[in-house]
Amino acid sequence: MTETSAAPRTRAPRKPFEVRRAEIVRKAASFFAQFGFDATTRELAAWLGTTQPLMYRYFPSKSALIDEVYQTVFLQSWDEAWDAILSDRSLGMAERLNRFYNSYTDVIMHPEWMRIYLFAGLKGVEITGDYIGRVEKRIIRPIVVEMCAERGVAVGDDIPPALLELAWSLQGGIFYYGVRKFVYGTPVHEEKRAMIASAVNVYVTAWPRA
Amino acid sequence: MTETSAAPRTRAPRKPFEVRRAEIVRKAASFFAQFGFDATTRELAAWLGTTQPLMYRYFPSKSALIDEVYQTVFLQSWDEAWDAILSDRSLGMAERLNRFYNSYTDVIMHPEWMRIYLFAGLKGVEITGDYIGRVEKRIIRPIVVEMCAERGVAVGDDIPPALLELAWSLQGGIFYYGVRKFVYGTPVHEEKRAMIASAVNVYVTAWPRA
DNA sequence: GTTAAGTTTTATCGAACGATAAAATAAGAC
DNA sequence: GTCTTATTTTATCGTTCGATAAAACTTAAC
Repeated sequence: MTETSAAPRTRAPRKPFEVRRAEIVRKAASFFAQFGFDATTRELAAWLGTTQPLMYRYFPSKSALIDEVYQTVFLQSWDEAWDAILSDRSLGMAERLNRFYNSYTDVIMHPEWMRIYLFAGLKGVEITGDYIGRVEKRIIRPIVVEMCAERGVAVGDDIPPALLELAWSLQGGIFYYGVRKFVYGTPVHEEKRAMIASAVNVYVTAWPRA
Repeated sequence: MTETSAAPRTRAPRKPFEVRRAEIVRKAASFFAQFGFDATTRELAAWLGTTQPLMYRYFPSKSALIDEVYQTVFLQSWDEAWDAILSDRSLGMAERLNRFYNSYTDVIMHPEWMRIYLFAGLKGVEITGDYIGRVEKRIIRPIVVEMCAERGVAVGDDIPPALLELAWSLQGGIFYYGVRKFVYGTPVHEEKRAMIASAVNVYVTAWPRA
């Protein structure tokens, strides 16, 4: 990513404000995912095919742009259908978990999403804590509640912590597959779908009877 | 971490070469774990209680120091006893897995280790791939081999990929507990020991019969 | 107490960074 | 075709970064 080679700048095509702005956010997400949030605005401009000061007409600062990237990555990529899948009692839990995790990982298991998630977490960005909170509320807790319902286990308002952690460990086992593949770039031994089926099967098979 | 406030520098106590050098590496590990590897050498010096150019008498460059940090974190914190725990056939696999993961997580589940592991992974540092390779060779594969042995499943040189991924998902489930706690700073619902017992129990209970 | 050797600090360099101002250019209105 | 307005580029500022050189200091040997 050197700026040398006497860049044969061709003027960037003129675009309406909102179009250019959206384009910057979208491409910046992919750029920061690759190079981290400490990559320079000049490198970003080269990536966009524009010049560095152009960015400052659309965002007051680099960190304002980064915040916008977080918003699109974490908030706009949440599928509202997931709640319905998890609580669809016409299907067994194994089937529901398979459907959900296949859909969920289709969204998050890309280098862009995973790397930004970890970059943001390490930077202590507030939104990541919010994201985990939402995962617990809308994925982990529903999974536990529905498992209890299917197995006829009465559960009040306070879900047993051990069952929450067990659901988290299913989530974590699946998530770490993506970390190995997309963050560390190490080979994995199964396709995503098969890995999910296996992990879900173990979870529902061994789920504690009492 | 501002350098202002007219630092009332008291001269750093004089120390032998190797002592100072080791101290820099040790404290730098904790410093970079907190602030990331893009934190400045001036901030590091303040953290050490010394001055910035001092570092360059012990390491030729910032990245040379960082490499040394990687070495200590990833290579020197590997307990050779782990192999023995996993393959001690006088104990059942549940017991072995509990003992191993309690010992293993005692080493890695600290903010310092976990954050450096993720920082390095995102930076594409070579050593992290090596580390995952070693985990697979000396933890994941032995777990699968020993599980097969205990259940009387014949297994040749080529271990079924599905069983490797299943062991990885146990590892990942446990690892992600640490990520939530030490990277994202979100509350967890069980103590480490109980979480491990639970995850191991699910793994050995549901482990495929064929 | 002088000297010699090694450690720490002060001062500073050139490069690269985020950000700003002003000039150049493109596109639609009439 | 000219004018107006918004977009893009060139040029540049002040700061901060990694790194270096030289001065100041500390410690131990004799």
